[in-house]
This record gives sequence, C-alpha cells and structure tokens, in this order.
Amino acid sequence: MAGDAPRVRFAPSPTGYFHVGSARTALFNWLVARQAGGTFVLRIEDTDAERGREEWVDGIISAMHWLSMDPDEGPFRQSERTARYHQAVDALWEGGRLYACDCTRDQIDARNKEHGIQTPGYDGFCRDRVVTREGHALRFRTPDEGITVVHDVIRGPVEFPCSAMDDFVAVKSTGVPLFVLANVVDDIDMTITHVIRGEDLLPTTPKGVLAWEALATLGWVTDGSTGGPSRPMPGLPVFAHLPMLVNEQRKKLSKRRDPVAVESYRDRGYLPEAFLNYLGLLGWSPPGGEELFDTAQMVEWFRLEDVNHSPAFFDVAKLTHMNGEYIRAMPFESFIEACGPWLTGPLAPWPEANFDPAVFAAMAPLVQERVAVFSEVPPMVDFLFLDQPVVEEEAWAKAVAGDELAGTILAAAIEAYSSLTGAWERDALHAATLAVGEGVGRKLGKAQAPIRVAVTGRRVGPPLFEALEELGPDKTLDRLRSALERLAAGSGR
RNA sequence: GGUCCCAUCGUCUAGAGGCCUAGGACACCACCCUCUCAAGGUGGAGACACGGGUUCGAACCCCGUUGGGACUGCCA
Repeated sequence: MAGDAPRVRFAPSPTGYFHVGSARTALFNWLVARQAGGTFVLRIEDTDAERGREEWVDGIISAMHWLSMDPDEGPFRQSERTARYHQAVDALWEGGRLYACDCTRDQIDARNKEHGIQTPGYDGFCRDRVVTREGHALRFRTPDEGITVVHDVIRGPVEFPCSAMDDFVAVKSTGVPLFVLANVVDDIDMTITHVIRGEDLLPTTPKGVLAWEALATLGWVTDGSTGGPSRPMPGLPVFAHLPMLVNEQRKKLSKRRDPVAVESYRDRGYLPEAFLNYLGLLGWSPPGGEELFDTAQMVEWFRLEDVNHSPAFFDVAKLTHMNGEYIRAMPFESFIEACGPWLTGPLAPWPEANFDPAVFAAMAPLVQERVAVFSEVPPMVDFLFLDQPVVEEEAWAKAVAGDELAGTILAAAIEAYSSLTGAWERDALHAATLAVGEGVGRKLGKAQAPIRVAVTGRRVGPPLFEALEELGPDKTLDRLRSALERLAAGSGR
C-alpha cells in the first residue's frame, strides 16, 4: 500500500450481464481512482473456463462505458495469464506451501459425516500423504493456529482464527489456478493499492492474505506487467468490503429473481447520470446530506471511510423518481434528443413514416414533466402517430361504455368541434368542451374523460386540448365518430 | 454445524455522549392547484430490535440476547 496515486481494480467475473451490485462496486473503485489521480484497472476474472464468453466481456465494457466509467487499464483477462500463475504455483510448491490432494468431494463429505455431525470443509486428509502433483488438486497449507487479520477501511480490523480456515484448493487438478490465488498474483503484479469489492468476499480475504504473505516470504517479485521492471512485491493493499445490495427479502440480489441487469435499466430509458447518482446513495451519502449530485461532486466528496456497514435494498421506485427529476431538469433540446431512440426505429410503436418531429416537439414540454423514464414516452404520444389509437379496454369500459352520458357527450363534442369557426386550437377546444360539459351538467374534468378515451385511447396522458390541437380536426372528429359508433354497436342501442 | 459481517421510519439514510421532542429523501395518506395524469405546494402517519452495564447524561461506548445476512465449491 504505497504512495499517493491509488491503483484500484474492478474485477468482475463475466457471467452474463452487468449486475447492479457490480456497477456500484465499479463506481466506488472509480471514485477512489478519480479523486486522487489514480488508475482504474479492469480485470476479467475468468479462470473458470465454464464462465466467460467474449460477448459477456463486451457487455461489461459497454455497460461501463454507458456509465462513463471506462477503465484506464485493461481489460486484463486472467485466462491469458495462466503461465504467470504457474510460476507462482511452482514457487509455492517448492516452498512447501502447497500439497497435492486426491480426495473427491464425496470422500471428504463421507469422512466429515463420520466424524463431526455436519461440518463442511476439508479435513486435511492429504496433508501428510504423498500424492503426485500431476493431475491432482493443490491445496494451500493454512496455519493451524494463530489469527489472520484483515485490515478493512470500512470495518476496521477483522480477525479470522486460522483454526477455522481449511486448506483451500489453490489449483485445480487440471492445473488451472483458482480465484484466490490468481487474484493475489494479479493484485501483486498490477500493484493494486486498494481492493474494493463486495462484502461477500470478506470471508475469503484471509486466505488471500495468507497466500500473499507466503509469496512474500518466498521472495516473490512482481512481473512488471503494468509497465515497470520487475521489482519487490508491494505490501498488502488496503481492503474495503462494501455492504451487499439486497432484495426486499434482505437477501443478496439474485440473478434469477431480481431485476439486476444494468442493461435492462439502460434499455428502459434510465439516464446514466441518474443511475450513478442513485448507486452512490447505496451505502454512502455525502457529508452535506445532498441527494442529487453528479459524478464530479461524488469524486470530490467520496470517502471510503464513510461507507456504511449495513446492506442496502436496491429500490427501483426511488431510482425511478430520481430519474424523473433528472429528466425534468434536462434542457428542452437535450430531452428531445434523448427521446430520439424511442421515437423512430424499432422501438417506436408506430409506422416510421407517420412520425412528425414538429408535432412531437410541440407536445414535448408536456411529456417531459410527465415521464420518469424514457420508455414512458411512446405511450404518451402514440395516438398522434398511429392511424388508430390503441384503445385500452379498461379505459373504454370505465370512461365510455360505463358512462351513461358518454354518448351524449361524444355527440355534443362532434357537433361543437365541427362548428368551430376560428382556428383549431387549444383555447377554442377548451371553451367548446367546457360548453359541452355544461350542457350535460358536468364539470370539465368529468366531461373530458370520454373524449380523451375516444381520441387517445387512454384515460391518462398529456393535456387534452393541446393534444387535440396537434392531432387536427379530421382525425379528432373521425375518432369521435367511430367511438360513437362502437358505443352504439356495443350497447345494442 | 463453523467462521465472519450487520442492526435508526416500509425503503435509502443523517446522527461520530448533551444541539434529538431523532432530521431529510422515496413510498404511503389527506388537502390545495388542476381538463385527465403528472409536476408543484401544504400537512400527516411512520424508526433508535431487546436486556444489562459505563456516564451527571447514550441512538451514539462496552457486554450479552435476539434477529438478519454472507461465506463454508477442483465458482467468483
């Protein structure tokens, strides 16, 4: 742990998509690097061949890019560094820190069952047996007594009794090194100063510390893989184990049941700025108590020492609210631009040719203050660009079919709208509709409901008269008439 | 079973012994505004897990209990 400029690493294993917990870990690492002129390294932990497909790695990189957290170095892939790990394994083997083991899991379990009642873990059966190194797993000989201390900036010193630590497998029988060892060798070679990761890794940290110390005792040197020459290995890094992100059941976020893919938030129209802001509030909060802040402020305020100890629930509702605040704060032009992907191309629910940017721009200010995520934009304006509106059946049932005055109102609206003498614009429509309502003894709020559903297909949406103005008299009257027809047909009248 | 971590409103958190009658935000409820829905405004309900210490004084320090979680794999 030296020096001024920290070198941190974000080391995900590529397992499909970018997990929100990983994003939070990446963010906190990134903050530490940025605030002190440090280096943010990306390392892909893919020692397990079962994992890791190139597309997953691409996914991680692009998600990180979306969040403006491009790595300064990497991606390094552990799968490409096996030769280096073998050197460490040789050193450890020759130093007597490793021994070969030919026990199968079943044998270990059977022995454990025989002895203790149910005590998982390895019993050290092969410690003093002679097993050939080739073709067998290599276990790390952990001390029988004493304690291993992990100095964690967030939690303080955490002590692990060595007696409770079993001889873990460091190298598979295939010769492939496992995570604990590869991790340590990499952190040494990459001169990592701060290991910032999830709390779930805390229990394995003492094993890494032991491996680190074993290597140090054996005179291991770094390989200069980060550019410099070979040099003495650095001391232990600073550890920081971040509190878990949990679901409503207070359990570690699960891939299967919880919405954890960062990509899915991107695809639903969350803003990266809002996403980062929210992530920053999980396990940490700025000294001034601010809730809304950008990454520059986070870089300025963030302190690893200030990170919480307890798990945090990933609350999509709060994220969504925050995203709405960001959307409303956007300059109008930016909002229009950000809506782009939702208005044309495959995401747009209407025929491309029907889309009219001018019409959208006219409605946009009303849309901007009504959506919390961009995926809500199309349904808010689809009636303008669809030949026929999507009629929500529930809305129709309630506001039209279920309203005994609906037919009267619709008919009166057709009459009033078609006899408008001035321009077809919001104020005239407003006044006309007000009159229609008075005709049936209803206030505007109640009177506009059937009209809204007839024309837009929905009970909620942007203000009606602005909408009608943009839609134009032909389509408006058309839709009013067909709604009236449908109503007549449906009710048998 | 073992090891470790954690414990303030439903949720995210502020709180680093007296400033706490515990603050803010999301969610929730009511009202106002209002052409629907939002946004906005006002108000409301809502927490220091429990028990012992230490102290003149504890949400804050210590111990225990309880509860939750993680790990315990030839995954990471």
